[in-house]
Parts: sequence; structure tokens; C-alpha cells
Amino acid sequence: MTPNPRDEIKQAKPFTSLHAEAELNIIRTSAELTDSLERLLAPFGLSGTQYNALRILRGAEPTGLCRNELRDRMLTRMPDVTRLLDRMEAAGLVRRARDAEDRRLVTARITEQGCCLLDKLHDVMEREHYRRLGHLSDEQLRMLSGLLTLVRHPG
Amino acid sequence: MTPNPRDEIKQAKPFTSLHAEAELNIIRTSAELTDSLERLLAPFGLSGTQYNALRILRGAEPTGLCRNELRDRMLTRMPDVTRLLDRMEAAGLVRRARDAEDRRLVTARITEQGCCLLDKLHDVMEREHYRRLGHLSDEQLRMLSGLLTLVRHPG
DNA sequence: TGACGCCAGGTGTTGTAACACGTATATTCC
DNA sequence: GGAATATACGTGTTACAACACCTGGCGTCA
Repeated sequence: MTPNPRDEIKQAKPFTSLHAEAELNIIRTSAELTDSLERLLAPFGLSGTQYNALRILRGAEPTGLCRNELRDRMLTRMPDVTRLLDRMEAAGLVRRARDAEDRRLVTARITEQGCCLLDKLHDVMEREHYRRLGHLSDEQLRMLSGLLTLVRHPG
Repeated sequence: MTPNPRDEIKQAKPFTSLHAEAELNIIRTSAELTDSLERLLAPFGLSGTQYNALRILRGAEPTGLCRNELRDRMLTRMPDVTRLLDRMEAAGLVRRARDAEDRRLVTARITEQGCCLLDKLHDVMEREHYRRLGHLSDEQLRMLSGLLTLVRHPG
């Protein structure tokens, strides 16, 4: 039988509500997943946040993205994108240039080197996704994604 | 219609796999939830990690928990429990004492003040859980928790 | 009993995140 | 057209997390 969270946290007391239980399940599962992803990325000198930003910037080619747009698309709330980009620019993964028309904007774009790194990571990441979720059926995966989307978007 | 993650990240390209899509959904949803929980806790001078530790320590009464046991029960991997407890002890939420029998162990216990704080937070947190997940049916919540538990425990 | 390995905990250092504030450019409204 | 407001970005500071390493206590076995 599959262990349930009650065993996991070694407390006999049941959850106060189904809502709390589901919420804890989401958070705990996410923590496990991000943790193993970060361990996977570390040897490449990349944090999870940086990987996420790089993926977003690749998707935003060929126009690139200004700081706030990038921030709004990040998986996790990230109030300090400036210094994140500083580090990524120093690592040669990203290039920034002030917009000519609206000089308030600074557009960030992924570099060739950044793209190479993502290409190199593709197989590694796919294998990891499969390792963590490969035992679920397609139907279960679709159901899970559907429920989580519903959580984020009431109605 | 409920928006799906494709719209959310404003990319036309579909996900490479159902696994990756589900994983992203888990992480993104967790990030939203923890974010609003942390905002809720902040006025009480508590971080999400501290709240989690406090809940665990209350559950471990009346014996308390040594550092490594607490670390293993935390929702997120937390390599530096020592200084987490330092801060909580300074705030009067936790009390530590070296074990008399095995002097290697330091047992941490929640204080009366810590319990009071949790009591005060109970309603606030329940309301928040309901606000975030109240639109799902009991069946959906059970299904969601089941799937997430399955993700963490293959087979 | 004393040297060894192991376990529990703490500490030093570095990097990163979070918050509040400051500066420069665009837009609006009179 | 010029002042006020809004927008976009950067910076200074504080606090926290992560990693590697160090210290002290327990058990074992010669």
C-alpha cells in the first residue's frame, strides 16, 4: 500500500481539513521535485531559478524580454531579477541592452552559449522528469495537471 | 474555460511531455500557495519554514525533538536547522536543552508562547486554505492528494 | 582502558533572496 | 509646454540558505 502523508510526518493526528492536506501535499511534492532538479543543475553551475529564466528567455526569442516581463513569467515570485540577470550575464548566458525607443526598458536576450547549455540539459532534464513521474499513466498525469490548473484558476 | 499553463507562460510551443507539464504545474502551484501563506505569516514575524517547524514541534510534544529528527520531518530540505532554531529561540517560540542521557543530543521543544502563536494562527490559516482550495470538491481534493502521494511514492 | 570510527551538533563563509528606497525616462493633464 | 504622476530599472542593506568543515560525545574492540 502506498504510504500516506500521515505516516510520512509521523503524526497520528489526522489533518484538520481536506484543504490543508491537499495544500501540504502540493508543497511537499514540489519541494521534493525542485530539490532533485536543483541537484541535477548544480554541476552545470545553474540554479533552478536561473534555469527557469533561461527557458523563458529562449521562448521569448528573437525579441527578448524586459526585466518586469521576465519577472512576471517566472515560476516563483522573484523581486530581484536585476541581480539574477547580472549573474547570468557575467556567466555569458544572457545579454542585455537598453531599448532604443523606450529608454526605460532593458531588454534581456539569451546568448548562443545559453542556448547551448539548454540543449545540453534537455536530455538530462527529460530523463529526470521521467524518473520522477514515469510511473504515472498519461491519464493520471492529465488529471493531475488539470486539478492543479483548477487550483490556480478558480472557476 | 479554465486557462491552461500554455496561456499562462505566454508561449505557443506545447510542452515536450506530459511529465514535464505535470511537474511544472506542481511547482508553479506550490509557489503560489507558499507565497500567499508567507505573506499571511509575515505580520506575525514568522517565515513559512518557522511555521512548519513550529507545527512539527507542537506535534512532537511532550517529548520534543532533536535537531536531525526535526530536519527530517520538515517540508523542505533544510540543512541549517541549528540557526533556524537559534532565531526561533531568540523569539521565545522554542526552548532547547541538551539531553541528559545522550549528551550529543539537543532536544527542542515548543514553548507556551509558541503554542499561543499557533492557536492565534489557526483560524487565519484555515481560512486561507479554504480561500485557495475551497472551490474544489471533496472528491477532487482527495483525488489530488492521492495523485501527489503517488508521485512521491512510486509503486 | 585507550584508540578508533561514528553520530549529533555547531560554526565560518559565501552566495542569494527580500525589502525599501533612489534615479531616470515616459506619459498625462492642466 | 511644463509640472505632476506613473513606469522601469537599479542599489544598499539585512536576513536567510547552502556548503564544507570542525568539535565533542558515544560505542566498540583490541
